[in-house]
Amino acid sequence: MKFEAVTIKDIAKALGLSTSTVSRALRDSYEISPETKEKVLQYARETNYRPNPIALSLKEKRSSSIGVLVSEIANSFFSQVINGIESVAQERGYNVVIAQSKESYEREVSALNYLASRSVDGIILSVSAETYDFSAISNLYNKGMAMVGFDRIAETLQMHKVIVNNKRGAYDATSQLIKNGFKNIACIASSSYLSISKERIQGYIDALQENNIKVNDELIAYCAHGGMLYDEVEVAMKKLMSSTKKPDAIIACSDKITTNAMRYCKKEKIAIPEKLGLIGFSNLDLTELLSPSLSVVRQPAGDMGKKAAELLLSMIESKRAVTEFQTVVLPAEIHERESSIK
Amino acid sequence: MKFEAVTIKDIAKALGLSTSTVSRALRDSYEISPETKEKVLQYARETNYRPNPIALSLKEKRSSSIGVLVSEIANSFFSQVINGIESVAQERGYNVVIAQSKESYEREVSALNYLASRSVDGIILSVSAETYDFSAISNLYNKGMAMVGFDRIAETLQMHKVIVNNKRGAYDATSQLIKNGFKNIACIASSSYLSISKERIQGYIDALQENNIKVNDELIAYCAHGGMLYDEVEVAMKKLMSSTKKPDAIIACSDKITTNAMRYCKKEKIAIPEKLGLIGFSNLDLTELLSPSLSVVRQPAGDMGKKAAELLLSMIESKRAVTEFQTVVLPAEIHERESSIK
DNA sequence: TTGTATGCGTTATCAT
DNA sequence: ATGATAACGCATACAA
Repeated sequence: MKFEAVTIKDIAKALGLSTSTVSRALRDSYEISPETKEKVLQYARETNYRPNPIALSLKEKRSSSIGVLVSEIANSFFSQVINGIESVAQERGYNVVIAQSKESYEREVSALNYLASRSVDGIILSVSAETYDFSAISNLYNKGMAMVGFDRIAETLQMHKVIVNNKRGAYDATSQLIKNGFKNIACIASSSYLSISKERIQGYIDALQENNIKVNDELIAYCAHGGMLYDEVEVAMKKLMSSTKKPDAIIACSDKITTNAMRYCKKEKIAIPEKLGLIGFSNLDLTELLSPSLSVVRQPAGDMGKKAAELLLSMIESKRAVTEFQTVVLPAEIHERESSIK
Repeated sequence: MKFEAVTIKDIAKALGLSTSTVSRALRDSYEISPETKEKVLQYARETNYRPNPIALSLKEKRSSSIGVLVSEIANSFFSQVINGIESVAQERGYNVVIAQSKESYEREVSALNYLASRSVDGIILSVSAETYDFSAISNLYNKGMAMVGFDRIAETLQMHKVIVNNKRGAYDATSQLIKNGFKNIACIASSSYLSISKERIQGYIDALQENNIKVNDELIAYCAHGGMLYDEVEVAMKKLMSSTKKPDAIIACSDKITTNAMRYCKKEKIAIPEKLGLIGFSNLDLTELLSPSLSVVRQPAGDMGKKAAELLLSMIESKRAVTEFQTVVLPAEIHERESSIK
């Protein structure tokens, strides 16, 4: 049923040549006579010959494809990263294979193994919110799999990493709230395991301290599933809103936390920013248009993807082991609204 | 540098067996003695043996991977579709390879060829806004490549298709605007080549006629790049707003057109929906929270992806040629805002 | 029950 | 300048 594609063997038979001659002619080898070359090339063109990449892969022990493992494809940040990865990969002749962990450690490990068993030449990954044990990743890495981490990285692992300046982003966001007169600022972060959570909280704390505002642990909440589930964000919001010093503003530390926090405010009819200041990390297309939000911290997702792909491909294509690990830190952009309030 | 993975040959040598015995033992063949099986299985476990999928592919003439070609990954609708595809594919042991056309016909053809040359078993695709010549697609299909179209489909081609009820979605949206008292409703569609544009415009027209409103061609605009570029949407908006009968409401026929139309309104300080009713097709996460919009037409993107993947895998895994082509039409959901205006 | 040989499509290494 | 052969890892038809 499936069309039988033409192979080197077919060409050889049709032209009364050997497969090696045909192979060499196609690769424009100097050992082949111009006439033979011409004959082969023309026949190949006529029959629309295409080399079989799978046979190539088997021979060359490489698949010319890279794996991307993220928690969720249908998330604006990750899809923008994948976009960047794909653009670099396609330019360099690589396929992009995607997998998602859905914020589950178990799925992360199985996806990793799935991608691993020699079907990809390297992996770009962002760990799931559940992950605190990085042994599956490091095992794979130690076996020689080229890997680059981005966004949610495994701090303890030695590998190339691409991140944004999370601390600075959270610092700027918090500072902006302070500048706008908010006094009692809370923070909702992703899973406490994640490095990005720690960094963003640190930026938040730094800004508070610099403005002589006392840090209150009651005003920091975490979302174990990265904010993916509305319910966990609602729990966090309720916890914050019922704390002894009720917050007048909130920093939301991810896309999903931002949108789910907004859903909560809408449900509870809490006017933003009149009743509650809200500023979030978000790469959602429309976010800058949302009247409720004071402003938005954007990650340069496309660039992160491109950079990660470049690092990965350079690892894959260099013969010798990597000895120097790069951690590329890109600046987060604060997308301020034209008119600030108060 | 890259870890040498253990092969059947390695196991055979280590255990003093032949490769065929090992191969059969691993596949739990009835012809192998329990003791040998046990020995092999244990050694395989110890050495963490994983079959080489590439060798398998070469032998079985299938790659266990499917390609997905969309115009843009970083688009909420498409990323939701890919999410659905990935969930089905991963369950059935298939890789998902992604490619994007960026709304360019040229890139679409090259991506198609790229995916084609035996590196995927089938392709799920949504055509680019530029595409009016479907010969590249049909050629590939006629060569035996399993293909399923979704959303933006090639009407004239005989293949499985998964779409939403576009006409109905646009009809409902238009009706809602009429019900809310808008009199002069305009429509911005994607490229006029696309079937989805035609269907959505038809739904718009049907609703107008059913309410005895005269259809005015001046009030229909197209975006050749699917609304991807802000400028083309601005041009469309300007054209509409300066038409002889200035519209009091607009139907935006895609995600990008909706958001870019909103950007335009914001830039021009046109209040929505007080000054201009706006209702759009959108799968963006936050859209339902956007105060300006009356409501939103949502496509069941995840389900479309799942359905497309199921159709594709059934084609791939069935031996004989498909004779009956399905066109699966899923309902669009109208996401009404709680309080309508006027 | 186990082993040998072949082929999937390609290229590299040896011949000729 | 060209051809024969082996190899990549696996599965299977055929032998023993």
